[in-house]
Amino acid sequence: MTEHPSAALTSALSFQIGVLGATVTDLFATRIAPLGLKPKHAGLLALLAREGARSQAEAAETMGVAPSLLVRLADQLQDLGAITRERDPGDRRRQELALTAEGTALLESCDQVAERIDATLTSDLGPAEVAALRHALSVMTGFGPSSQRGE
Amino acid sequence: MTEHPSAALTSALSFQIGVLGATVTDLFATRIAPLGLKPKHAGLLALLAREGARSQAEAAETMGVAPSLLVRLADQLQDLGAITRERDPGDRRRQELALTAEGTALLESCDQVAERIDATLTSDLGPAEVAALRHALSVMTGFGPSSQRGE
DNA sequence: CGTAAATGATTCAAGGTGTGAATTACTTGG
DNA sequence: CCAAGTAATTCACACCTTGAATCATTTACG
Repeated sequence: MTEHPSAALTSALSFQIGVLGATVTDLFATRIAPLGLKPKHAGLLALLAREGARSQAEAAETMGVAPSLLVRLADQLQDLGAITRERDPGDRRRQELALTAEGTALLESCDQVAERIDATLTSDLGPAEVAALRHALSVMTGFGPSSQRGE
Repeated sequence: MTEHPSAALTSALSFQIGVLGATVTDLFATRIAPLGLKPKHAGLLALLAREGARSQAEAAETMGVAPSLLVRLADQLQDLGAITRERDPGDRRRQELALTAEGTALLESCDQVAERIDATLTSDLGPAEVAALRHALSVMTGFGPSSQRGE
């Protein structure tokens, strides 16, 4: 019997993850705002760092956003000097995005912000509990469609 | 030494929770759309079910949204017949929101949707792992400001 | 070959969501 | 009884994101 008569929605995992995710992302956004970045910018930087230079279409696909949005994000990152945009010599339709030193530094800063948030987030959890959470997240992140959104 | 040179942001808990939360909330939104509801509507219904009739200002505070937005949400729920809005006799500035039978039914539907999402989300986790996740979430949800957003 | 379909990037207009300021109604404290 | 504070509401505005249209380039194929 897994039926809860009025399980109150609030106790659903998906609801809690949604709420917590929104809160955490808001906090992350305000903390990186001084850098001139928003969460999706950070997501794109992280994507480039993980998988190297990619075409914009591929990046949009993996981030789950419209290609037209990725153009703007790339524009803004380029204005910040965080990425370079070069035509692929082999296929001149493609723009290859690559991190600059500046971009790597910005990503580092975002990383530090995220880790500080992690610290407060898990301050009431033991190491084993954090490990269990990390494991569950890593499993769940690889579900549904191929998703890697910029938060 | 808790320093990870290029810990890649992607591995930060806050980042993963943010990304997963956005994905899950999107999915939830599309599934409850046929009911005429959006995640925040569901959040408000759940709040009323948990804590009973409240003034709009209190509801806005706990949900972390502007009072002006709560007016709209309440308007729309009222149009659906999901809630009633009555002036508090003791303080005629206040509007008391209360669930109707229709609203309770809608909340039930949202709950079922969320639980179905939970099922797919945790399909690759064992019962103990799910319990650990649930525990970690319940601890973390009670952090930072008093937050109970509508996803 | 060389033309048609497909793919990538880009721009633009439009929709939806949320906020802050201004307004009105009501309550409360001096 | 008046002033300040609080609740609800409306409204205009800003922001994010998308889809459609456009242009450049590549690829498939007749």
